[in-house]
Amino acid sequence: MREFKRKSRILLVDDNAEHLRGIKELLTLETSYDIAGTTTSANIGINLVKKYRPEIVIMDINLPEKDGLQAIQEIEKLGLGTKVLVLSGYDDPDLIYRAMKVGAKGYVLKTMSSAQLVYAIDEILSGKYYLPSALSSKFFEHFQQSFREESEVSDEENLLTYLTSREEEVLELLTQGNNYKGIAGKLFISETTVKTHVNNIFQKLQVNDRTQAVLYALNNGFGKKIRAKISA
Amino acid sequence: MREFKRKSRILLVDDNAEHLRGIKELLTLETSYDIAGTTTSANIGINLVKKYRPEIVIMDINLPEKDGLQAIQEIEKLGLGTKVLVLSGYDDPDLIYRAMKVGAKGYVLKTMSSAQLVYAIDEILSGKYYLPSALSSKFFEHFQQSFREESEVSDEENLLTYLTSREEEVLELLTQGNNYKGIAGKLFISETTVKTHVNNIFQKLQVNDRTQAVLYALNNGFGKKIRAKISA
DNA sequence: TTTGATTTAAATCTAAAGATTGAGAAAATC
DNA sequence: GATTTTCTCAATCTTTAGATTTAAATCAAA
Repeated sequence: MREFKRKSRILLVDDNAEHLRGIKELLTLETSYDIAGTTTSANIGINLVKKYRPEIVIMDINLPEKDGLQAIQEIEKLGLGTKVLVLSGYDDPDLIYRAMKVGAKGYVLKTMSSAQLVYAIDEILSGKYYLPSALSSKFFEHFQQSFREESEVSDEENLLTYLTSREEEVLELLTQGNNYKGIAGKLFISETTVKTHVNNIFQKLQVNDRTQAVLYALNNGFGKKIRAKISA
Repeated sequence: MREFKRKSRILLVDDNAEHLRGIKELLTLETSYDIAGTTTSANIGINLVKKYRPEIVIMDINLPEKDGLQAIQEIEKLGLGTKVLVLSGYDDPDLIYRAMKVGAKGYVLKTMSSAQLVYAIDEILSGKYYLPSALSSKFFEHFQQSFREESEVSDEENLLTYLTSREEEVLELLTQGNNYKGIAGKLFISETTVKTHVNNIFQKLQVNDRTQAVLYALNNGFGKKIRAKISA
C-alpha cells in the first residue's frame, strides 16, 4: 500500500548526533520515507519545519531540557498540520502527559523495536494518534490525577456551601463584574438589600472585599463550573 | 498464573437484561472471576458496590442517558479503589473522553471479542489502564481539541498585551486579592503610584473596576496561566 | 403555633476605590 | 542628543464599597 503513495517527508530532531544517524539509517531503509532533514537543535528544527514542511517530525525529548515540549507547541502554532512523534528515553507519566497536551500525535520509547517505530509513524501519518499500551496507561495516571486534585478542593470545608440561594445569586452576579446598582437592577431589589447580602457573603467566605469573594468563588468551583488549577 | 490468585469479584451493570446474561455467561467461564452481582440500574449498581466491594465494575454506558458517567463518578467518590471498565456500544470521542475523565480505568466496545474483554479486565485488575488503540486515538482527538480552544482565546486582540511590565505586576497582585495598600507595600512604591497604575490598567483593559480587571485577566490567560474553559 | 432562617430594607458612618490633572526622573528608543 | 515611554508621586475630588445596627415580612419546620 505505502509503496504507491507519495513519499512522506520526515524531519528528525535529536540532540544526540549518534542517535540521530542511527534513526536516519533505519528510516532510509523504508522506501516510503524521505528524510527531509536532521538536526540536533530544537530551534533549528522549528525553522526546518517552516522550510521543508515535513509531514511528520520525530523529536527527542530530554527530561532536563524542556525545550522539546516548547518546540512541539511552536510547531503546532504554525498551523501547518505537521505531526509530531515524540521519541524519548523516559516513560515519565508527567512528561508523556505534557507532550500529548502540547500537541504530540504520539510518544514512543527509544528502547522500542524499529518495526514498532515504523508502525507508529504510519499510524500517525494516516491521521491517528499512537501511544503504546504501557505509555497510555501512564498517561491516564497523570490525566486522572489532575482531576482528582480538582474535586478534592470542592469536597468539604467549602465555605460556598454555607451560602443561601439568594446569596448565591448575588455572588454569581459579582463574578460577572456587577456593582451594587447592577445587581440591584437585575434582581429587582434595592441597593441596600444587595449590600446586606454582600456583607453576609463576605462573612461566610471570610473575605474582606468583592474581589476576594469572586476569587474564592472561582477557585472553589462556584456553580459547578470546573476550572483547572493553575498549571505551568 | 491467574488460577493461583484469589478470585476477582466482578459487578456487571447493563440496562439490557439480555446483554447482561450474555456477558455473565461469558465471564463465568473464566475460573478466576467471581460474578458478585448483576443489575440493570446504575443506582442499584452503586449500592451493590458498597455492599459487595467488587474489584471491578463492568458498566454499560448509553449515549442518551448520562447516568453511567455520573455512576462512575459516584463510585470513585466512595474511595473503595473499585475499578470501572466501561463497556459501550458507542465510540464517540466525547463519551470516551468524559468516561476517562470521571475515573474509568478502561473503555471497550461491545463489538469486541470475548478474549479482548478478558484481556482488558486482567490489565485493569493488575492496576493498569486499558484503552484499545482505536479508542485511544479518538480520546486524544478530544483531549487536544480542548486545549486548542483555550489557546485560541489568547490569540490576538488580547488587551493584556498592551500592559507594561509594571502594570502586569500590579495586575498580578490584584488577582491575588490585594488592595492599594497591600500592593504598595509589596512593590515598595507609594499608594498613589499604585492608583495611577491601576487606573491605567482599567483604561487599557476597558473595564470600570478591579473586579472586572481581575476577571478579564483570569479569562484571558493572564501570565501564561492556562485555565480551562467553563465546562459542564 | 411558635421558632429560626431567609429575604427584604433603611439609616448612618468610615474607609477604600476610582477619576483627573500635573509633573519630575529614569530608561528605552530613535 | 532628542524624543518617547515608563515609572514614580502628589493633591483633590467624587463615588462606590463596606461595616454596623435595626427591623419588618415571609416561610419552612418543629
